[in-house]
Amino acid sequence: MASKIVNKILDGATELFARQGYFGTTTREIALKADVTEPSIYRLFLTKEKLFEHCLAGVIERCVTPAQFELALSSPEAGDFSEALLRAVRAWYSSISGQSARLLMQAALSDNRQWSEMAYAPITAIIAVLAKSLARELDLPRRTAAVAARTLILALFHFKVARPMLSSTENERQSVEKTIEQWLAGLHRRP
Amino acid sequence: MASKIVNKILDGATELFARQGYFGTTTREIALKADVTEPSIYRLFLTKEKLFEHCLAGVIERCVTPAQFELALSSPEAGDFSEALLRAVRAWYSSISGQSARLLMQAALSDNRQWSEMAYAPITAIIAVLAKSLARELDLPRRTAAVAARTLILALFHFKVARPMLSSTENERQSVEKTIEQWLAGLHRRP
Amino acid sequence: MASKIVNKILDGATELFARQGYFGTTTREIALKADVTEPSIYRLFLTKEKLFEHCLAGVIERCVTPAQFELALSSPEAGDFSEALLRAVRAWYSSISGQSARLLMQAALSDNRQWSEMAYAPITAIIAVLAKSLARELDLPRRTAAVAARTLILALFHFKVARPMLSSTENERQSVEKTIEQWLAGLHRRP
Amino acid sequence: MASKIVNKILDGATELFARQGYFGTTTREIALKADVTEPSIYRLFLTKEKLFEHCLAGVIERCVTPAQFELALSSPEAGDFSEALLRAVRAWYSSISGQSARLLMQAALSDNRQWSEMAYAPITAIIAVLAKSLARELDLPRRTAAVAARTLILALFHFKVARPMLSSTENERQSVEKTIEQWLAGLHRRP
DNA sequence: AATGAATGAGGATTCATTCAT
DNA sequence: AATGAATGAATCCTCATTCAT
Repeated sequence: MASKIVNKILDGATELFARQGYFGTTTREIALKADVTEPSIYRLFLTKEKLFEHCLAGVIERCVTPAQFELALSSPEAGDFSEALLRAVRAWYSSISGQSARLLMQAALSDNRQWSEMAYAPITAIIAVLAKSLARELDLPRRTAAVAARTLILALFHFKVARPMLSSTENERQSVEKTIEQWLAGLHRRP
Repeated sequence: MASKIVNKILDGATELFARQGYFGTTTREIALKADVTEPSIYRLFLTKEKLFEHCLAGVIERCVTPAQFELALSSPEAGDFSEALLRAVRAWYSSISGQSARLLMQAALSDNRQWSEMAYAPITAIIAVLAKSLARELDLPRRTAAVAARTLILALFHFKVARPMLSSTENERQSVEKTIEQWLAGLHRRP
Repeated sequence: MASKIVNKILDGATELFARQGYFGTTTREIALKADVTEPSIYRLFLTKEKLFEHCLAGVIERCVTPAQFELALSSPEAGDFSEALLRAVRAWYSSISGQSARLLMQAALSDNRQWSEMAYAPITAIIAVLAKSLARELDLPRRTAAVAARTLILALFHFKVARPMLSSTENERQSVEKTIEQWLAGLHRRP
Repeated sequence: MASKIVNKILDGATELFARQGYFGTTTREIALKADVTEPSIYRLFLTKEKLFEHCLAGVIERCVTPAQFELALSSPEAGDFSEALLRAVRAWYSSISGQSARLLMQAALSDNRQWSEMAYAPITAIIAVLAKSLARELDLPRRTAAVAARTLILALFHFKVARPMLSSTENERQSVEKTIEQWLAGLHRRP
């Protein structure tokens, strides 16, 4: 019941924060968009800062977690590592909406160290898990695997953030598939 | 000259906008940091928005341009394309300071379409030039080249933006070199 | 009974109003301190203003009344007027707690004429009774008695209010005794 | 020039703070009364709290200082100590306007320890100086002098604060004169 | 009788911007 | 060219009070 209004606020705030950033969004706007009064926001979230943190946490929660990612990579049924990898990366990528990516990026860019760390944590964790798997399964040197993992994840993440600017006509799904496959091919053909 | 004070303002504003974003920075802060008065800012830049745009333009101006990038790629002296490519990408990457990257990203993330486009323009242009070269020199299909170019440039750009969060101990230069080389190797070994 | 909660509220509110004043105290604070909800306060007291008035009335009620004071002064058993006087003033003084004095003073200082009058009424009444007795028993001119009475009562009352500031080490009881005795001695030696 | 507006604000704020207390007075009211805008207040005083402190300091500054009081008490020309004493106390008393006394009292009653101390400091200092002089000139025991000094000063101060309530018809000057004289007479007739 | 949720009005404070000199 | 003073409009947030249950 009460969570009805909590969610209205979180949804509205997340959208506005993602689009306009923390300082570019006023509590008044949030109240209007969520169709509640400002004091209600403060009763439930105490502070604009804390509201932002709730939005951020919500976005992070919705992403595929490093644990899930690892599980998908090491799924026993997947005889072929490439297959598992493709599936895992696809799943991770599609767990992040454009709005989520923007909010993560707003937090990452903010002057607030804590927010920046919160926003990057899931990404660095995914990179780390991917690197470990690559090293193990493809027998790559640690460093090589780390660089490869980072290249893919950063490219994909930034593509998510920037898509509306980078490719208005392109089909996102295909682009991403191609990116992953091509990156994978490069790896496999390493000596 | 008057340009002395103009530059003081631009430098201070760029630093603050890059760190705190447009809305997170006040004209008062800028005046203090640049050691000028607020009306001076308004006399010279008319508006906070216009000041931001000047900062953004300044940052973009300092990047390696698509034209320069293209020239470096097709430099006749470079018998080996890989060599030219490495040099070109390296030059582009190092023409962007961490601060510049942050400001570009702030603009890219802003709700202001114009700023977003201004910020992404040089990146998309570099991607396009790189894609064209790849297609031509390595005889790759258009689409393949485009994806490959985008992967590299986005990964590197985001690495620049996020480096302080992603790798506090790592050596930036080496990381970037490895990223480029590895990506290049993958391409070369394509059938 | 309901009076349990009424008293909790009155006690908490009195303490807070005495310490922080009417405007410096919020109904939320009062509810927290009394461990009740705000609507309970409103159900029982209707208004923050009325609650303050109840606190004020409670404090006044606890003071020695002018009637009691008069009775003590004219007690037949006291052959010696000085004795009766000392006892009466002592009793009056010690019937006022530090908190009560502060609340009276807050009300007296408030912009609300009614509160101011309520707060000063018991003090002016005590002064009047004392003056009358002095005039009668010591055969002093009316005016002289009035001035003397006022001097003592105001000095003692303000000492009560200000004691934490004026004398952190001193013993309150002794100070007060000395004040009364000395004042009394001055009066007796009048021509 | 600039001090014109500073004074307008200080005057208006002092009046309002004296009448309504710190929390009972809004910055908006002050701005209206002083006929300035709220931001002007903040430019000149930074904070409502600091503005109050300025008002308080101004009021204290206008009082006869302990040093001046001491000087008046020990004036060589005054062969008669009683004369000097009368003059000194009169001067001190009349240096405090009703408004000043109210503001001092508001500060003294506030929950803010610093303000309370600021407000009481000049009064305790006057008491101390008076006590010392009494002890010296009338050869009274230290303690006796202290109590006597405190009685007079507190009674007079509170009379100043409370006058509008205590004696609407009475003539203030005469009342005060009588209070001082009577108190002095009591002292002189001590053994 | 009691409470969690809600709210209109207003609190102090700051902002981008402009004026007067 | 340069600046101190000024301001309307907003900012985040809180308050006394009421409603629905």
